[in-house]
Amino acid sequence: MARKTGSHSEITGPRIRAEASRLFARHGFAAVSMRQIAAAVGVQAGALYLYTPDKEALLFDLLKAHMDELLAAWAEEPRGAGALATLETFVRFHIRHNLPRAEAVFLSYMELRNLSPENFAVIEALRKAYETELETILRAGQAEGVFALPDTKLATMAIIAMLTGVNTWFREGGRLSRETVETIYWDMVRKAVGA
Amino acid sequence: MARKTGSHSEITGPRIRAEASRLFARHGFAAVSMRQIAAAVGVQAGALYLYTPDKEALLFDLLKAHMDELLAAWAEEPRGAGALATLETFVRFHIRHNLPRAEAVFLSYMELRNLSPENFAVIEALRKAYETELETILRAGQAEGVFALPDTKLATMAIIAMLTGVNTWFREGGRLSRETVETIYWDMVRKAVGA
DNA sequence: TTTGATATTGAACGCGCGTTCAGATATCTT
DNA sequence: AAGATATCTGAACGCGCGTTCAATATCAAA
Repeated sequence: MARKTGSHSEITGPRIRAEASRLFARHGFAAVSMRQIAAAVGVQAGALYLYTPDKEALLFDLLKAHMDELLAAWAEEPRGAGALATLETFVRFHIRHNLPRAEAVFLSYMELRNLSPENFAVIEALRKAYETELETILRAGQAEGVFALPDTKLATMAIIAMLTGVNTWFREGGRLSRETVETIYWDMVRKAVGA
Repeated sequence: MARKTGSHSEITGPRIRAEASRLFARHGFAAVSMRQIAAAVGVQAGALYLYTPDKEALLFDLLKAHMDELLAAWAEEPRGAGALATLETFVRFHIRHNLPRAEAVFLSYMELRNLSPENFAVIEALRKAYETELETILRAGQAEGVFALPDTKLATMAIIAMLTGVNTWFREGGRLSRETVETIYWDMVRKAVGA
């Protein structure tokens, strides 16, 4: 049974993660102090240690949750038949999933170096798993004969870099809607893979 | 005339910048102390202030020098006639120029947030100028009718993100040579722009 | 109303930070 | 050899860091 004596923890815990994410993304992990996070939440610094063993674990939890959510969402994404349709699904999914999660995406490849080797390995494995999802699609397309790629591995990296790059310039309410951006990027990707 | 009394500054100055670049790239600006940089150079922390007014100026100088060097090198790059040939020149130039400068490239888009607003604006303007170089090529290609792009601005961002991404995975002595990578990326870019 | 777990405060710990500067040292000019 | 200038040391400054912990406040259950 969920005991709830004297408990604000269901509020404070998520708020700590939210403020930490916001501050880490804005100023960088090393430049943000536990006292700053606590102040943003509205508690004293000591209270944070009810929710995280230390500062690094706070970062790790954010990155881990982001990667788990990404892989879970992709696993549940309905996809069409054939490599071409699946690639379109991937391209649109990547942009649609990542755009509203700018902070977490930013953290996930800017702050990896602040993790311990063990924690780094965990996140890196998840990232690799996601890359493999795309690589598998590309290989399938090669086998089907619908893609013409000089190098599948490089194409994987190129496409992911290109898609993730959207996060660096896209602004809600700007010239283009998210869906239009999806379509334009899909057009470029489709041509690049030679389909 | 360059006076040289009691001078090691021609050695120490560059070494400070080199060690700072290396450490900033590896651990992040905020995570590296002036004492660490000094120790790597082999001097006391106080000596650094003979060469930089403060820590941020050290970072700014690295980024500024990198961007100046990039733009100067591109300005001097011999290029073929027509948008298609010029685009190929750009793609190959970007990869060739940036691969041996991994530290500086990394810093130039990871540590911008550690600059003061004024210094940030300077670097951002230089980056923008570089992007405009590519955008101009793409517009010329559109006018010539050799490119078919749904959106020139997005294509600019997409291509730069894709090319810069090479730095994240390329390792000297790996499976592919730098020149092979250039060719593979050029193939994908060429197809993506619809040429 | 008491009990007892949960949640939080507020002060303290040792430590390393960026930066300054008086003094020492090294090198060049005369 | 002497003087001038450039370079560097080493100690110090106030400050904020991550983390700990006894004391206190809060609240559900009994």
